[in-house]
This record gives sequence, structure tokens and C-alpha cells, in this order.
Amino acid sequence: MRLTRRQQEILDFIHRRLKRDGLPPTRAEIVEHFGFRSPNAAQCHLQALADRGAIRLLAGTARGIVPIESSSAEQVAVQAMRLPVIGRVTAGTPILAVENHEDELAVDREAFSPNPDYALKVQGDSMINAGILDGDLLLVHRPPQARSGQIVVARLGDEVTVKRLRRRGRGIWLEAENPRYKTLQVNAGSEFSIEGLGVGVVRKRMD
Amino acid sequence: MRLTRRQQEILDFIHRRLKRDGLPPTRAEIVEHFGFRSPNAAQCHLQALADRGAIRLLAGTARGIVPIESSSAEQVAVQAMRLPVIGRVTAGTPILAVENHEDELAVDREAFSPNPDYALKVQGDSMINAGILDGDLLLVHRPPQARSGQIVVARLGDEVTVKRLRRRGRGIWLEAENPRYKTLQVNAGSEFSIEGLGVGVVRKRMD
DNA sequence: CGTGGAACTGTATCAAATTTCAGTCCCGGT
DNA sequence: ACCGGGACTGAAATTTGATACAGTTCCACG
Repeated sequence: MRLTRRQQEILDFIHRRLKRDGLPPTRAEIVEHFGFRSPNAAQCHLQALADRGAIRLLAGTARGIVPIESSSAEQVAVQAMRLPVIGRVTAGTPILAVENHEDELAVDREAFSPNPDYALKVQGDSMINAGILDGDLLLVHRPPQARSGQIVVARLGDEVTVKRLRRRGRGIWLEAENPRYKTLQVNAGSEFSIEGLGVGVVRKRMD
Repeated sequence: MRLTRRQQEILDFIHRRLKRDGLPPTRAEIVEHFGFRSPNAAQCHLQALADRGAIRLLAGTARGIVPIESSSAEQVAVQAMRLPVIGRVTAGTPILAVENHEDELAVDREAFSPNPDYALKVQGDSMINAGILDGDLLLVHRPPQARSGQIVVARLGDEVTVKRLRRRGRGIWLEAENPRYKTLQVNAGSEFSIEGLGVGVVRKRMD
């Protein structure tokens, strides 16, 4: 079960406090930070986070909030790594082939979850309603465990595109986030693969 | 000043609990573990450890025991490019005031032009057509030389907002990039200032 | 011998923190 | 139109936890 936006904010806050103070926050501290007026607001969110498996709550324990490590996610020093930026993908080459590297981008991989492995320069406005514009860098996580509804980098024959993945039953669809583009269904037998999962966006210029 | 044998045992116990539970122990838990019969036994040891600089005690705070990293070569790695992340801006405070710092973000400042000075967590969807969504981090350059048509962080009284700046002749307008919001004109005499220029966007999660 | 520090016991008190109950409000889906 | 979930308000009960004060025991040291 996914977290709501608000729940994610609460979880982020818990992580920040843990990093800053070395202690999980109390309900009252959550209340203060978010401007709630009742400790129960915090309590409900924590309960929801616990129900969804994002944290463990120790009953009757002051500050008994223990975030659950989602995957490997060991926290070392924050490494700002240089990710390869992939622009045009030459037909017939693996996406990470050297000839596709166009640039490099220094980002904090740990700031994203799951951690990105490369950045893909998005061409076209087919994902405009997801807030992904032409020229944006989509940060991509490679091991492609993608669920329905997530934004993925997909390969169809020689074409590499960014789309929203939809699974229903046995079928797979690739949805654009722009009414001017049509959803395309992936038929079995077509040369199709999911190359990665979108985990973040970096836009280097505004206009 | 060196620690006594007993004090070292207490310190070790604190470390083990932190690793095992993710939380520092309470006085009562120390008492239980060592078989004391009075919470004051634990309290005295903690006070001694604090006096010797081995831990920091947060007064009046449940589990407020924070071991002090003696030296540990961890933090050496990065630096250089951590921008403060500003979330909710408390009314009446300068935007970069410490109480507004919510997090930090490691980015390559040089990748943006002009270089960003901080990141502002965008609230609301008023800039959705500019590809800036709720929760996005807007990278902001402080010296606010903004031309018409650029995206700026503006302050109107106590409110801090992200809008597109329009100058025409002597007039100044702040345009939302969302038809559901209306453009607002800045009248001379209103408490208005441009706090910075948007130079980039970082989105840390997709949904 | 006596003094002082370390290591406790025992008792209290009060603030910090958890937890529960009873609601309201809004929104999206059936 | 109704329902349920998410996101809260408000009040209150109860437990947890920190901390202060007054002692005791033991041992090392001058």
C-alpha cells in the first residue's frame, strides 16, 4: 500500500529528526512542526504509517517510532555521485552504452528512493501533465521492478520512451501524460522491455 | 578525563540499545538491565558521562541521551554543495532564517545558471503548467535580478509564493501557471519584494 | 583517621509523552 | 445521495520518564 503525500511528509520529518537529533520525535514535536492543534493528528498519521509498514510503533514507549529500512538502504556519508546523462539513444545500443553518454550530473543519490542509476534527458512533451517537460532530466533506477501507475523508461524496438506504466490483468499499456498522445498497448511478441523506473526529476533551466 | 569501568559499561549499553532498537534507553531501562534498584543510579552515571563529554543529555526530554561521536572519519566525504531546503516559511522571518531550514539537498550548483543558493519546497499547484508540482524543490538564486517572464520567489507581506513575474511599463504582476489561480497585480506601497530567481527544479519522488 | 569520590538505595514530584474517545470536514467513488 | 477514508480538532486519562533530595556503603589516598 502506497503512502499519501501527507504521510510521506511525516515520514520524511521523522527521518530528518533522527538524523538531526539522534532521536525519533514525539507526537508533540510532530504537532509543533506541522502546526497541528491536536496530538491525535500526529497519532493517526503514525498509526497509518505503521499500518502500511513504513515504521514500527513501540506501544507505551516515549519516542517509540522506528522507521523500517525499506531495502538495503544503509546510510553512509552522503555521496554526491556523478550520474551519466543519457540523451539521444542510438538505435540498437544498450541504453547505458558509452556513446549515449552526453553529460554528467552530480546528485545525491541517497536523496531519492530507490536510488537513481542514470539520468535520461527527456525529449518531447508527452509527460507534460506529470510535470516532466522537454529537456528535463529524469532520474532512473535501473533494476526495473515497476508497478502499475509508475513512470518508467520503456524500450519498444529501437525507441526509448518515458511513459506511465499500466498493468491490468495480463495486459500492459504505456500511457502518455498528455491528451494529445495516445495510450499504446504492448502486445505480446513485440520487442519490449522496461529499462528503468523514474524516481525523480531535475530541471536545469527555467524559462 | 577517562571513564571508569562502570561508566564504560553504561556507555556500551547505550550504544547497543541504539543499534538494536534505534532509540536511546530510558533511565528505567538502564536500571533494569544493570539490576539497579533506583533510577538515580542510572541518572548519576549519565550525569557523569555527560560531565566527561561522552554523551549529551537533553534536559527534560524522554530518552534524551545522545552519544557524542568522538572523531570518526565519516563526515569527510562530500560537502561543498549542500543547499538548505526551505519548507514552510514562518511569518515575519527572513526566508533563510534557521528555523525555516527543513532539510538539506546535495546538488551540483555549477550545473545551474545562475547558481542556486537554496531550495524552496513548493506548496500547492499554482505553477503546475510550468511543470512545478506540489512538493517540488525549486532551486533559487538569491540576488534577485529578475526579468519579466522569469519565475521568482516573491514575498507579499507575510506570504512567500512562487510566481511568474510580469513587468509592463511601471506595473508589476505575479502570474500563476494554473488557470484556476488569478494573476495579481502588485500595487505600489504594498509590502512586496522579490526574494529570488528560480533557476531549476528537483523532484524527489514520482507518483 | 578521616575525607572524598564512585556507586549505589529509597522516596517523591512533576513534566513529558502516549493513548483513547468523540467528533468535524472534505473529497472521491459507488 | 450515501459511504468510507484521510486528515484533522478537542479534551482527557494514564503511563512513562526525568530529576531532585536525602541517605548508605565501600574503597583509595594522604
